[in-house]
Amino acid sequence: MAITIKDVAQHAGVSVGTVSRVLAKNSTVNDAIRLKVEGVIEQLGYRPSSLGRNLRLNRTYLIGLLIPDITNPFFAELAKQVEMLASAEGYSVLLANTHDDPKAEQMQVEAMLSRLPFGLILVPVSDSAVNTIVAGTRTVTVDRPLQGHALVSVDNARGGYMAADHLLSLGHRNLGYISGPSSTEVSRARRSGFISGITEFRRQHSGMVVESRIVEGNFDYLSGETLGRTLLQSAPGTRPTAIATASDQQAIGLMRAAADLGIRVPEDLSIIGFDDIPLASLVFPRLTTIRQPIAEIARITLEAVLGRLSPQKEWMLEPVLIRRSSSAFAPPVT
Amino acid sequence: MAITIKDVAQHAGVSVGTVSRVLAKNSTVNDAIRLKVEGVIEQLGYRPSSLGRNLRLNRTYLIGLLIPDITNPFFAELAKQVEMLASAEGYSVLLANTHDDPKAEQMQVEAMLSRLPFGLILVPVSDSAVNTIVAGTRTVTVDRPLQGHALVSVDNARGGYMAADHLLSLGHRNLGYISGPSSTEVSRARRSGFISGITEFRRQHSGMVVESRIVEGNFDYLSGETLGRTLLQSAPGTRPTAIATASDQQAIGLMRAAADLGIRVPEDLSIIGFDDIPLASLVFPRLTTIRQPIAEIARITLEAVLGRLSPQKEWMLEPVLIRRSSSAFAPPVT
DNA sequence: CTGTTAGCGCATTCAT
DNA sequence: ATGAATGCGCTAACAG
Repeated sequence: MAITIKDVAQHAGVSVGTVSRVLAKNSTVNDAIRLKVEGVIEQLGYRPSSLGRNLRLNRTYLIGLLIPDITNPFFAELAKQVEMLASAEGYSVLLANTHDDPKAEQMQVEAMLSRLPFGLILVPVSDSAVNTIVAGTRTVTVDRPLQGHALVSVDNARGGYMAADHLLSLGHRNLGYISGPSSTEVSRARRSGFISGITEFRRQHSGMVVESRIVEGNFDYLSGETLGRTLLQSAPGTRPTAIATASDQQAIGLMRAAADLGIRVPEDLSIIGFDDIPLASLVFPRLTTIRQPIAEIARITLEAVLGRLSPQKEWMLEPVLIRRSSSAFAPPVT
Repeated sequence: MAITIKDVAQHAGVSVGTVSRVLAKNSTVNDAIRLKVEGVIEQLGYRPSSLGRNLRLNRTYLIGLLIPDITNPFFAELAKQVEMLASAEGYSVLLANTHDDPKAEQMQVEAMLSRLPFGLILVPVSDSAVNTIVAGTRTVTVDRPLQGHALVSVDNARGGYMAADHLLSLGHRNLGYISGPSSTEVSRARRSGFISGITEFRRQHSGMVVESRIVEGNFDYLSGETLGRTLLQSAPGTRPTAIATASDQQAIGLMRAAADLGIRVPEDLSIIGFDDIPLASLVFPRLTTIRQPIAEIARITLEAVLGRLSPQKEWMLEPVLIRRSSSAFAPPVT
């Protein structure tokens, strides 16, 4: 059996109350006794049990982090940032994946809640779903809204708009868009922002013809490759000269498809991604993308979940266009 | 205040003992009463407190997972697999990053231990260090050994050997190797395996000249790019025709460097990585690599940490050569 | 089969 | 300033 506060008290010849007070740094204890107790603690290698303490205080130092998939670089980065901040504050992070499956999400939320985390950071799978279950635990959602809970997110519609604007300003008039799953609000926002960008452009340049074609899949590499192939295999002349994607992973999959088809980037095809994952600046050519301020997202999320922010219901962060080499002026019309 | 077992007992008109027995499925309770109690539990939305239960049983259902960096795709995949298996067994995963820093590792281990996890999965930063601290909690290390604890790992030396063998059998006689940090056993094993491969080849083909140059850095993309540039900028004729790396991330960084220098892969340069992360098959050209059987690693690790495996001290798994497009026959000597 | 009770490790209140 | 006692929510041992 591990050594308890009682053992320490006995060895130090004091009561458990005194030991407890020594542990709580702020309490007032005679210096001689404090030293004695600290000595015994050191000597015995005593480690207060979080079980007893948490039960007594009815509070844990756990933060639940529930995301679709930790192998997604965006969520990995989020997890890393959250964990760094949390551990610096004395909290530990409980990690769970939902695999974008509402049923799994439901089970994972229940499992989390049974651990009585101090707070929950949730990237909800689909809209609605859990909702009621989360009552009683302060929950902050990231990236995707959930009725009745605080949300920290980049302005996805704005990001989509910026992507369209960037491509159009480079002279592209035949655009493709690879969307994420329509079931997610984030996909819908990015896509509708993209469409708004085109609409706005048409309005300002009345009479200007802008073609666009939208396909939809998941956020992963494979979807980017598959859907990219679909877009790129249109009849020559109708093939898009620029494609925006809802994630960098899709964009990298798309680059893969372009390479396989002998389509050069950016000479024949401009590509712009979304997220700015670390890999974006390492692929060839380096990926132009819409950056999410992820460190900022993590910081606000954690502050919110720890209850340190005014109970504002939504934080909407500005995305940033990162120009690299995968986007260029449209090729001359032949 | 949340609702407790006492409330349930009161509403159901039974004792807490009975409610507890209903909760413990295996115990024997009168059917009518059981139904009644279950009804009340449902109605009140009662959720047993893991705090009380854990304190009583002196046991948690937490598995600590301590890795260098969750944004490293290899560890992300490991985390995902471990989490999937753990949650299926009713365990939750505590995640922490060490950032490859011994001091941070020490602190993180202490933080984990203070949560009293049932077991600990650790990818130790450098050799030694923690050691004593982990006493009392069943700990399994992955990838890198730690004195006195079980280890689950791929046969890194064998993998390094396979990489050398693959390149040599393609006719390459001027090899480069991008190593991970010497402070880690895994780096040393892969590198010495690679060297053994060359030595062995020389022995079998007596008189054959094989040049090799080894550089060392971290496991990440950036190191691959930087060190790759170093290797590739040797005087023409002395430049390696094939380079093996200690990680896929390095290999992808290296591809980036090659592209910047106008060196074609695999025509001018063959590349072989290590790990087989998902991205490996998506880069252009698709990356030849030494695969780690990561699902298997995760499975064995979790079984071991749950104490279901005979207390074998070491599990050494076979790596697998995955041939893709980044490696090819050596260019003819000019 | 069910009720009662002790006690897991700790923080805190009440005396002193 | 310190000791003694209480109870957080729960399980298990003991009675009945």
